[in-house]
Amino acid sequence: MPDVPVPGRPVRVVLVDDEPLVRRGLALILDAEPDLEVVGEAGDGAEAVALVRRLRPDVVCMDVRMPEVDGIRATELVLRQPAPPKVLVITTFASDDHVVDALAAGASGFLLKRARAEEMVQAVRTVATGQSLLFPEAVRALLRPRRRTARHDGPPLTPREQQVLALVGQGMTNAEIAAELVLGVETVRTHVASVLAKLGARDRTQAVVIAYRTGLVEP
Amino acid sequence: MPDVPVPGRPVRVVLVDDEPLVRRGLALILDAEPDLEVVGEAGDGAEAVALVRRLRPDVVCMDVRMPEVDGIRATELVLRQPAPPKVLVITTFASDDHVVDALAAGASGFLLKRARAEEMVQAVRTVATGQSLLFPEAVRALLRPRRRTARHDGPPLTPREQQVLALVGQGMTNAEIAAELVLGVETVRTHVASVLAKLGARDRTQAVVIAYRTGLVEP
DNA sequence: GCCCGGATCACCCGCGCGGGGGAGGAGGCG
DNA sequence: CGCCTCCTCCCCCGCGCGGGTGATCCGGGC
Repeated sequence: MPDVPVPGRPVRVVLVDDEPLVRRGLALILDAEPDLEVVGEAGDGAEAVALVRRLRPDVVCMDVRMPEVDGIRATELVLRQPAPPKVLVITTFASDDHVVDALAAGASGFLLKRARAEEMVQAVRTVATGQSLLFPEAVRALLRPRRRTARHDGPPLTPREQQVLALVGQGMTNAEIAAELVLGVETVRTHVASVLAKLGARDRTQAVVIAYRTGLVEP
Repeated sequence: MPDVPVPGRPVRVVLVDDEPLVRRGLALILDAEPDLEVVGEAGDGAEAVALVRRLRPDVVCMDVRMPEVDGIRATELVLRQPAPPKVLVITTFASDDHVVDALAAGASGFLLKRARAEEMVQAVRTVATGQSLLFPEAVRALLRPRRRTARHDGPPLTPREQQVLALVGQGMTNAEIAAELVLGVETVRTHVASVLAKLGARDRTQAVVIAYRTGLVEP
């Protein structure tokens, strides 16, 4: 499996994009390289799966945004086949939050549409060798812990209440919190009661559970 | 910044490895490419930082296992400089759990020592363009949810105690737990007391905190 | 056989906690 | 100026909780 222009056996590529013009453009770029060979094109996820099954390419360049079956789902289906190809996902925005889904589906890498032609050529070669190719934003997204998007939707907590909840989330008693924040115990009790009411918690233990689950406090 | 052999301006590389022979070998591999140029070598993390500061290379190939300052720490220091180079970490085993640490430190990619020469050349070109290069195992490691390796080290919990702790972690009262497990409240109290003692918790709230932090219960 | 750990249930005591209600001061807004 | 939110502090009451101690039963190990 050569990764430099030594056409002992060219890397066979299938392009998947719902825009015929984009497909042809990409095909021209890749076919200009002697070690790359575009063997097929598909304009839809389902079409792509059938094509891959028949042609058995080494790499599939897959657009995420497609009608009917999208790129993520198509990636899953393609990789479910025996001896599956590598999938290089092509996306428009780096901030696209589909990166995690695509990687979980088994994609080998990402390529931004604003990439230059040589970058795309090299990306295909890279994933063909079994390496994974990401852009730095994707790596950062992966490093960032899974944020619960299910934030608390009820009444918002005041700064003081958040502060108290954070300490409750450390397992502190009201007296300890009072000492920590230099407050009267009664004040802390008021804040805690307020937090419980806003979170819909029965006691501080439930408040801690909710706080951890919704990401209101850091572990 | 060409990523194909067009030496308009070669990619300047610094090699960091505590083994002089390995350094020279890698240098020969990279210098054979017209678009790559090894401008310096370091055998130690501290040395590497100084060298990078002086030479301002485009890419640093960094071994993880080094005496004194290891590759991870060295990566942090190197990237703290203004206009830092890309860092390609070289490691022996894919199962190495330093991948997350290295990426968090800002490394652009990984290369296995068992990679072939052409793969290394291409890896350097890839990270030079700003892309991130990983091996699939690393991606899987990133996708895997952060498991607290810091498990509880004290006395182990009995199955029943784990069960009770799980329900305590749902915010249930002793009476509710008793109803759920079809037990007497007193029995639940005994189990809870046992859990508190084993976890070193003062009350059920602290137990919940510890349970969440150590991964004893799932959110 | 005996002993040990797990699971089950029981009683008493002290206290932190949560609910309810009240109250005053600081600061923002129309 | 009133009106509001937020922060602060106070009292009373009931109860769930945790500590301490003890009991019974069962299964397993030496």
